Amino acid sequence: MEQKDKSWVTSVDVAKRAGVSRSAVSRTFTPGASVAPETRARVMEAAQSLGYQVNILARSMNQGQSNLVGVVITGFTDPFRVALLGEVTRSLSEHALVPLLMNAEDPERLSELLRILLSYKISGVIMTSGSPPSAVATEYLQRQVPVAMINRARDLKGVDVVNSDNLHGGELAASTLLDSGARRLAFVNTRASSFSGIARGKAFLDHLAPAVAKKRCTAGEYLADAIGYQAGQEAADALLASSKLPDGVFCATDLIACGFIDAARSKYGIDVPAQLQVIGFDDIPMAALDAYQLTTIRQDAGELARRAVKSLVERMEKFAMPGRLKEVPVTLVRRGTTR
Amino acid sequence: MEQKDKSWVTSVDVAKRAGVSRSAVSRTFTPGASVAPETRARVMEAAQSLGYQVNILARSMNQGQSNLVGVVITGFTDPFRVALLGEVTRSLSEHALVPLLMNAEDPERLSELLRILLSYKISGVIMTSGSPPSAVATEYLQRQVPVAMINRARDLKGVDVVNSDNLHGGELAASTLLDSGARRLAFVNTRASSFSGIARGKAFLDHLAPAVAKKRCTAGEYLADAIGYQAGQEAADALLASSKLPDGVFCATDLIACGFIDAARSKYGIDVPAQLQVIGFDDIPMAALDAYQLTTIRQDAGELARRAVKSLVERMEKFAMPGRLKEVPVTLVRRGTTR
DNA sequence: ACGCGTGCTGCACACGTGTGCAATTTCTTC
DNA sequence: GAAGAAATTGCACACGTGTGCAGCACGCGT
Repeated sequence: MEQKDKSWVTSVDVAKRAGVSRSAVSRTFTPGASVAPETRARVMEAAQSLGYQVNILARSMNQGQSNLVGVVITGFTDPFRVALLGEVTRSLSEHALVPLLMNAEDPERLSELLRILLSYKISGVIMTSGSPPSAVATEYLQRQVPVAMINRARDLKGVDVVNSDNLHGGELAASTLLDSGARRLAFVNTRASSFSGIARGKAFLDHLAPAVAKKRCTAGEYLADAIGYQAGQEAADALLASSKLPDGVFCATDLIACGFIDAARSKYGIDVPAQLQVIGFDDIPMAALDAYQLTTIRQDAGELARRAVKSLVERMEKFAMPGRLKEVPVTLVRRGTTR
Repeated sequence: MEQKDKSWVTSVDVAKRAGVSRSAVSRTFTPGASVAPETRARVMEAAQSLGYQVNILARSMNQGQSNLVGVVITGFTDPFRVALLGEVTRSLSEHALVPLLMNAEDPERLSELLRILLSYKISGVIMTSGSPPSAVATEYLQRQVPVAMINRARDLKGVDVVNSDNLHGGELAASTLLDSGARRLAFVNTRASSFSGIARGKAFLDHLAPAVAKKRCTAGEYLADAIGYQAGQEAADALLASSKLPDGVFCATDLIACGFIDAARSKYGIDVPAQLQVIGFDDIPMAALDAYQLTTIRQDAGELARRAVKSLVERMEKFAMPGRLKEVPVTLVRRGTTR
């Protein structure tokens, strides 16, 4: 009964037990390497009985690259981003990649955190909406580390961007409200909005422009100082107190829409959707609750994640490629806040 | 102009540039090592100008341990667990530890994932409420990897457990409802509840027992087949259709409470809190919304995370210690669903 | 029987770092 | 000024793995 003081098993131990060289062990665990079936079987058995696991740190160092992927997220309060994080995690694990989580909430510690990622020789980075300026990604590109971004502006050469089809989303919201009879339309967003929110608003207003020109409707915009739910409430206070209040509102996120609806109903006694129709964006779980039954533009978090990971993996094979942009379709989910 | 084909800088490069040995570089970046101030300065300057970063993979392999910490979570749908994940991430980064995220949602891939963690020579594991059976942790303990658990049963020797004070939480709910006049009390939970939920219910009912014995009130319990919000709705259907409906309900989570309230109001036309008082648990952001204004027992996610990480770090210093249990205080947050 | 190709194996090196040990320098103290 | 103590430095090894290269055995065709 030999008892090592080390608490783990190395390939040397396995080799000894199987009566082969250490190379044979390494090759057994390297897909595509040349090993006799019989040898492989003996190694496998020895590994099994000793509980051997390849030391990924050593392997990674040897090849100068780990199968870690940095995932940068800003805060855990936005439900859609959290859902996205979940999907990204799932997609990564399907490619045998492991997510290193980085919270970029604190802007001053940020660049420090991103450098830490570098020192892990990560094989890629995924940055989600609302993460800090793209500029920080240049350091990765310089080091040949692939970068994929989700729901972000396409302002950097050589990174892949996967976005929801904000253009179509904004148009859907506009036409849906128009078709169901709304005539005084408004877009509501937070002033601190991410790229996506801005794109949605622009698409919404652009699509309304012809109708406005023909005096078929009016279109406005309100940008709140607050964010999320509170932004919706603030917007309601600003828009619903006036005499000519809107009858159709498109909110940049579901959270904003919920805040808007709550304020409209409880503070101003407005009937949604009879007097005022509301459309959100994201389709977070909350939107489906009885309390809201929010009509919304649904983003496909799973597809966003899958495509981002796919892009990343492709770029891991071949780093030098022009940056690509993929748009993921959005769908209208009709519920109770439109007629 | 020397141009390496490697895309990164090693300590050799820095040493060459600073005109010192590689050891000096290593020592400069090793806290507590003996280096002359002047040497250190020269090394630092060289490192700075070359953009050198210690290769953590190599360092980790050398010392047989990385500063990665596995964080095991089940799904990203429960808002409180997500908040907890955020706090854990923050706390870890304050100790210069980096979270490796593992989603344990898929039970069959689980043990595979956990073994993967092992091969990264992680220096610890944090398992949050609702993660899979503790048994899987034994493999870590065997390998001398510290394990800390949050909001879980204390069924394993040698692991540190940090829980919210469920006992006091249950008592608070019971006494609050009693004091504000409720007489037909009930506890609502999902059948698939985690350890914490069960503990809360038991504390609630135990605390009511004397009053029940003195016929001051009645106390019941409903376990739903569904989970989360739907569980609340299911419970409402079961409890509110009967003739002697409850007038005070304690729900194991805020999500359940919200489902319960929505169904009670919209489906059964019950006035909360006039006819029926409700108390939740967690204090998720949703509980504070105008639509609910839910009275709830607040868990301190930040404190839970901090103490779990602290335990983990301590055990990294000294593995052999009896498992400790810490209870984090909870507080009653009075809002609009109690009188 | 001989030559050749094929499939497998082991040796030895590389990856980038931390650190014990001995050598060297600097400081302190009498 | 000298001896001893203390601080600093460089050498060399270790960590665990992947892999190029050469060697070896074996089978096949002529």
